[in-house]
Amino acid sequence: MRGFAESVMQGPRTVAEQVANVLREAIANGTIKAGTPLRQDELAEQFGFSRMPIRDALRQLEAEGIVSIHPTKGAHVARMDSAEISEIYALRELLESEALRLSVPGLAGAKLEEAEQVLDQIDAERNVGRWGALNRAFHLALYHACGNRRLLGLIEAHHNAADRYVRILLSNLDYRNRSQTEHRDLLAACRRRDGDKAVSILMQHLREGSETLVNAIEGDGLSRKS
Amino acid sequence: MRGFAESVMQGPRTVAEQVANVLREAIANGTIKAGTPLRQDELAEQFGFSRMPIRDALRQLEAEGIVSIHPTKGAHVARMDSAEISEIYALRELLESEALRLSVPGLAGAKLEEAEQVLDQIDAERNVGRWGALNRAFHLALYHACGNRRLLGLIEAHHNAADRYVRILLSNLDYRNRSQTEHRDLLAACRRRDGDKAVSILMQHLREGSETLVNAIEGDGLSRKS
DNA sequence: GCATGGATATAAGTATGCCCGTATACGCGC
DNA sequence: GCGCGTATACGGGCATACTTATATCCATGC
Repeated sequence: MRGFAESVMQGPRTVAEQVANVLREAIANGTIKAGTPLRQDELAEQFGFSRMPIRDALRQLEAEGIVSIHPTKGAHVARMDSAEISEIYALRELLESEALRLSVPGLAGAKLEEAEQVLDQIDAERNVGRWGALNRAFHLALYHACGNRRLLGLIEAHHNAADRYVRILLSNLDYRNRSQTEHRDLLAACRRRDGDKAVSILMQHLREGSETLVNAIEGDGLSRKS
Repeated sequence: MRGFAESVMQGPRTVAEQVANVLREAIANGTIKAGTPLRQDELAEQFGFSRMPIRDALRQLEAEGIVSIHPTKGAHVARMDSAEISEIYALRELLESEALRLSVPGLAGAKLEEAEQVLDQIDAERNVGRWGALNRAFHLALYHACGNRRLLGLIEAHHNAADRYVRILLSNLDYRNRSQTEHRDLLAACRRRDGDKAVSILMQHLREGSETLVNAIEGDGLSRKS
């Protein structure tokens, strides 16, 4: 009999999904750097599977915008220059402010509690790798009641695409403190059902993130195009 | 030596892409109806290829939201109920109004000419199957100067996802005439660089489309969930 | 000495076959 | 007669093997 966790949590049911999850995390936490070619048979040997599920996984990651695939040339981790980061953040502003605006009036108390607990977890969490996921969880909890599942999907996709860059932000203690302050302000505005205020805090929050990130990336050698 | 068309036009370079294109069109024009299971070996035999490129094509279409894949259960053409149509149109309003707002100030005269020519083509076109593509081309031409390629990509993706439903609209002569009137109003506003007016016309245009479509679908038996 | 053409190597695309999971139907037991 | 268990069939996931395309390097000719 299958374990309780697998049967309920709808865990990865195919090798391709498992591979995709491992690769996504490895790319997000920087183990595999931007621009790295992802050879099918190389990965196949490392994972201990054939190339087929690896191909499927790469296609899935391509759909998420994390890797690029050129026919007959193979896949490589998608490089992002600062212009693309700006694009992603511009879209996040657009999508998330709309989601928040729609969500605030119908936001259940339970979700607000959940969001607050996530913020406490962020403060307590010492493992850098978890911050990205917790950050995403906080934001999505607030948007949960927006009533448009497709919108939520888009938002999640953009979080995934930018994840490894967001982690650059969150590894900076100074930014992290500012971010948490804004998060708590945002949560408070949601509690007061003050949608307009919440949206303006969110916009400010995202704009700061975007600027900090663009500066960080243009300072490094990360801004080379693929 | 390879033909000129293939080498320059960047046409489909793999079988999987060709299959994906054919399937996308077949689904869009109703040849393959919503909910139809897409069996790998069945398609493989019909296309005369093996199941592998068909698998790749199905994954690609899944990423576009046109088909759904459940592990071990296979793929089927994604069903959309009226709620999902509403979601897509809500997103189109959000994404396209932003794109238009950004694009209008920088819209080159050439693009405006191009858009007008597309409108003339729509009036002249007698082949129903081409209307969807022309409709998309018109809209994208106006958004072209928005400066955010990722935004344009999202808009195109949503056009693709809703394509077969938009065609229901466009096959209605009455709606098509109204739509063309609005298109020309929209184009005129863009020519005057009146971004606010253009956006409000666009919102009205999309809202009408959404309402017409939801009514059409709820009238039919198409609204069953998958 | 440089450029161009061809050969070779590398890696992705494609084909085929097998295995395993899921669903459905039939039978047996209660 | 109804329900549960088992068996069989259908179909998708994965592996292995082969083909094709592209890039690089070397040789040859200008």
